[in-house]
This record gives sequence, C-alpha cells and structure tokens, in this order.
Amino acid sequence: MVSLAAEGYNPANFIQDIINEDKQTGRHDGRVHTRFPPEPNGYLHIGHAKSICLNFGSAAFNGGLCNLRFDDTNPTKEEDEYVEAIKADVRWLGFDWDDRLFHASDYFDQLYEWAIKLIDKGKAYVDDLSPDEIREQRGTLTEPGKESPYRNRSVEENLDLFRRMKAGEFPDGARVLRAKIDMASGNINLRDPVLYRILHAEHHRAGSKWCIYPMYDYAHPLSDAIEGITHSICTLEFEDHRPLYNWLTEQVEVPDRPQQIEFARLNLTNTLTSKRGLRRLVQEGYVGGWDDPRMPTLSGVRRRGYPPEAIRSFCGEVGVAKTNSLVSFAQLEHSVREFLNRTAPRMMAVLRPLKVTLTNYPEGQTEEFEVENNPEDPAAGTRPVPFSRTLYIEQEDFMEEPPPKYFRLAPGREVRLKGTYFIKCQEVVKDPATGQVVELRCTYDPETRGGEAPDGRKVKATIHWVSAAHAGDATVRLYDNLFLTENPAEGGDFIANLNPKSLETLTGCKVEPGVAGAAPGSRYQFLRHGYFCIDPDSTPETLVFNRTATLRDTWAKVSGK
RNA sequence: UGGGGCGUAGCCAAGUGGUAAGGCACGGGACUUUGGAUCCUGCAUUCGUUGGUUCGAAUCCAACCGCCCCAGCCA
Repeated sequence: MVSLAAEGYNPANFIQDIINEDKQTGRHDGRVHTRFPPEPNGYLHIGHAKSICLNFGSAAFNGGLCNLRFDDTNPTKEEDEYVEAIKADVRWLGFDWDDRLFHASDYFDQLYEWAIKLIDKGKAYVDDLSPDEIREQRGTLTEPGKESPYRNRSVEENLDLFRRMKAGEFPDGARVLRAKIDMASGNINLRDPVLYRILHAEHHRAGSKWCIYPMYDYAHPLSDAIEGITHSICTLEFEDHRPLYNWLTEQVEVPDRPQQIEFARLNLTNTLTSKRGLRRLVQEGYVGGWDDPRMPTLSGVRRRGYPPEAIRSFCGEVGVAKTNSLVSFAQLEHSVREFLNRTAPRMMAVLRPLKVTLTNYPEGQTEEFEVENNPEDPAAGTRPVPFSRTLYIEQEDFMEEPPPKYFRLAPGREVRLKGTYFIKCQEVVKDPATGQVVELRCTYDPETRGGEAPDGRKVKATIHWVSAAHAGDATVRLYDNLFLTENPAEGGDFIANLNPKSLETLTGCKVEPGVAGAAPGSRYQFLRHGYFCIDPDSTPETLVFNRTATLRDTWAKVSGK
C-alpha cells in the first residue's frame, strides 16, 4: 500500500540507492527519518516542492518519517508570517508532519551546552577579531588563511568569554565563537568557521532570551542529530559543508550520526526560483504579492489553479540527480494538464463575445441540453445548458475570409454548436462606422438536434457558445510567463527580462450559468480554451477566472500564430 | 593557481562490464460533437574528448576539455 505522501515519489534516484544500502547494512538501525528544513524568511516556491516531495516522499516510501523543521537561527530575517504560510503550503501540497513540527530555536539550550563541550575539548574558541579582520585572515581560494591571535586562548578564558557573550556583555559583532579546525584547509568552510555570533535581536519565538545565535553550519547537523534524522537531504551548494557537518556530529559524540546527501535544486525555464529575487518582485511591486498567479511560489501556483497532485507527479517525473539542470516549463504544464484533463469539469465560456442570432429559431423559446461534464470521465455526469435564439460565440471562431484549413464559421459555412445543432452563417452585420463584425445572422437546422445530421452530412468544426440571456458575466485573467528569457537570473538584472505582457485581463466575458456560485479555487476546463480557476477576487456579480494553462492548440501551429 | 561536484537526444533522466529505459518537446498517421483528449508511429550505431584494459566499455583505468559551487558574524 503506497501512502499519499509516497504517491508520485520516483524511487529511481541515487538517494534511494543509498537508503537501500543503509537498510541492508542495518545503518541507523534500518530507520529512515528525513526532514524538510525551511528558513521562515520568505514563501515556498516550486523549487521547494521538489525538496518537500523528496523528503516526505522518500520517508513515506521507506516506511519512515519526515519532520517539518523551521531553521530559525537568524532572528533578523525571520518572521511568523512566513512560518504560517509555509505550514499551509506544505499541507496543501499533501504532506503531513503529524506532531513533528520543530524549530531549530527549540534546541538553543542544547546547542549552547554542546558549544561549551566543544570549548572544553579545546575544539572551539572565542575570537575578538572584527568581521573585516576575520575575512582578511580567511585567505583566498588559493592561499591558506592565517590563524587568529586569539586562537590559543585557554579553555577557562574561552568559557568565561562565551558565557559573557551569552550574558549580553558585548555588542553585536564584538566577538564570535569559532571552531578550531584548520586555517590552511583547501575547503574554506573548515578554516575555523564561525559557530555563534552576537545579535541583540528579538527572536520570533525565543523573544529576548538570547543575544547569541548559532550559525546554520553549527545548528543544522546538531538539530538533525537531536531529531534522530538519518538522511539529511540538501542542495548541491552545501556539498562543501559536509566535512564540517560530519566534524560537528563527531565532536559532540551523538550516538547515531545523520548523513548529509546533496542533490541538484530545481530550475525551471522562464522562472525565477530564488527567495531573494521573488521578495524583490513583491516588494518593488512588479507583481501583486507572493500569491500573484504569475509567481512560482506555491501560494501563487495554487491561486493560478495548479493542483497539488500535478506538482507531485511533476516532481517525480523530473527525477533527482546531481547534475545542474534547467527543466522546461512545458514539463510542468504537461503534469498540470494531465491531471486537469482527467478531473476538471468542462464548461463553455466565451472570452471575446460575438453575437449570433438564429433567425429561424422561435423568439422567446428556450431549450435545455444535457452536456457531458467530462468526456474523460463518464461518472462526472452531465449538466443542463440553456439554449436560445440569441447566443454568443468566440470572435475568433468566425472569419469573413477564411484561410485554407480554417474550419470554423464563415459566410455560408455550417458548423456544429457543441451539444446542440448545426448552424449556418447567412449574413454578416457590421458596424457601418468601423467595419467591425458585430453580429452574425444564422439559421439552425432543427433536424440536427443533438449534433448529428440525419442525412449524414458532416461538419468540420464544433464550436462552443453561450446563451446571451442566460450567461453570467466574468473577468478572465490570461497569464503568460513572467520572464521572457529562459534563465532570468543569468547575467545582469532579472528585472530587465520581465515580460510586459505576462497578464492580460479580459472583461465582459460570458460564461455558462452553471458556474454561478462556485467557490474560489474551483477548477474548470473552458472548452477549447484551457483550464481556469476561480479567483478569490470574484464577486457575486462577476466571477474572476485565472487561466491555469491553455489547451494544446494545433490550429495556432497550423496558422502560424 | 586551492577545495568540492557534474558532463547520456532540444529539455529532464534510467543505466553500476554483455551490446542505450522512460517522460517532455518535436514530426507523421488514425480517431474525434473540444483543431482538446486518446491511439499508433518516428526520433542517440552512441554516452564531453582522446587513449588504454577487456572477447565485450556509457559503465574500469589514464590524460585532457567544458560547466557549476565555495573566500557572510546568510541559509
């Protein structure tokens, strides 16, 4: 039985190979315990989804557990607003941490005790050098660093100074606690890395209890150890930190040392996946907020209408490896369409209305047709759709001078109105001032009721429609890539790569009456258009729809549009 | 010029000495009351390069080339 969390998890990856081997050799007593460790300094994005699916998915797949842990070691950057949003996003994606919600800040006391232990062992020291001096003495990529003059202080003096750091006797930046490892190491992370810094700042959870805070490199491996994590999965840029990770768990002598494993983060074409960059888009007003449907944040794609199931299967499909990669956005859209095609109820919506009068249809008459809700899923049933003399069809479904291979309506041409009758265009009414086509006067063939002609004649197109008197009004937001370039972060300023046409808002759209009253978040397929999702901005009078994704459009290819 | 990684199709990615999975994209055809979906079908004589080992190499060895990451008291 595969749990929901493991659904979509693709075990064909090198991390699963490691887990398999560990289970076989009995490492970690055969346990698998992972964690997803976000810093609450921004909103989760699609890149985090890959990590969430990997951590929760691999744990579930292997009969293990996955914790949610907030890596809140820097009080100057972290806020409660973010922790709540992150929890909501992880839940929405479909994962559950049960009672295993943790914070690195839960461990500050233990972490402090272990720092004392390191000092006692002569493995850590208080350094009085300024940040600039430490940087200067760290050396360069090719030159070794210099040892600090404070490196060989006595254990007693270090203990005293560290306690006084904690007691608040020194200002920010005055001193730090450093690990004593190797200033000549080729790995810069091993050149006596800073373990604790002084920060007189209010912590979102710990309040003002502390004025010294552990660095990520110190807190992370030890938090993993405290939680009994077996496989600590992180991204490639931390590969260089692994020796330090191992050094720390060895020095504090924890019983079952966790192992860090690195994989390549997700990059998507035409999208920005850096918290810093996304924050800038929000703060400088390039988008409407973290949940703007153009944002790759989980809150953004949710509002856009992406189903969590689609994101999970996408994460399984792209796999997990160590190669830096840039996944095509089309791959994500494929997963979204694949899920929505199976599940989204169909609806007819006319985005750019063109009035059609059926001249031979009795005035004042209304018929109801039962139309299938989803041809992919007969169990979805049918819905009644009202039909009358005056209708709207899509402007682009008529051409006065149709090019070859255009099968839709044209003067004298017959097409099928989805689910109802064949209609034939008899007359084109134009605005005398502008020459714009404002109305089509057509006849319908009563013999074709239901959409088939008894005489066997065929029609080359079926178009969607909506009854003018019954239709609801809607605003429709059409979204396109936020960025014009494949890799917006590459080179200079990504702001220059912003797509000025990433949002087009259509008003006066006409939708089937059946959608009235639907809740925000409801997803539909608008026939021949794509998938749409009701936005919370909707009012009782006017629904607002966000386009999730278009349908594949082979006519666009043929016509070269 | 130090350290750590990575190179399999346009994009992802399996493959772990026995003769290149799969998905996306793309092309062709069938079917179609969504120009959707579905269904067939095509798409790497070759795995960064060059040598070597072997009956046999994407897999082992060597050298070279290319790309990514690291010099926060950020994570």
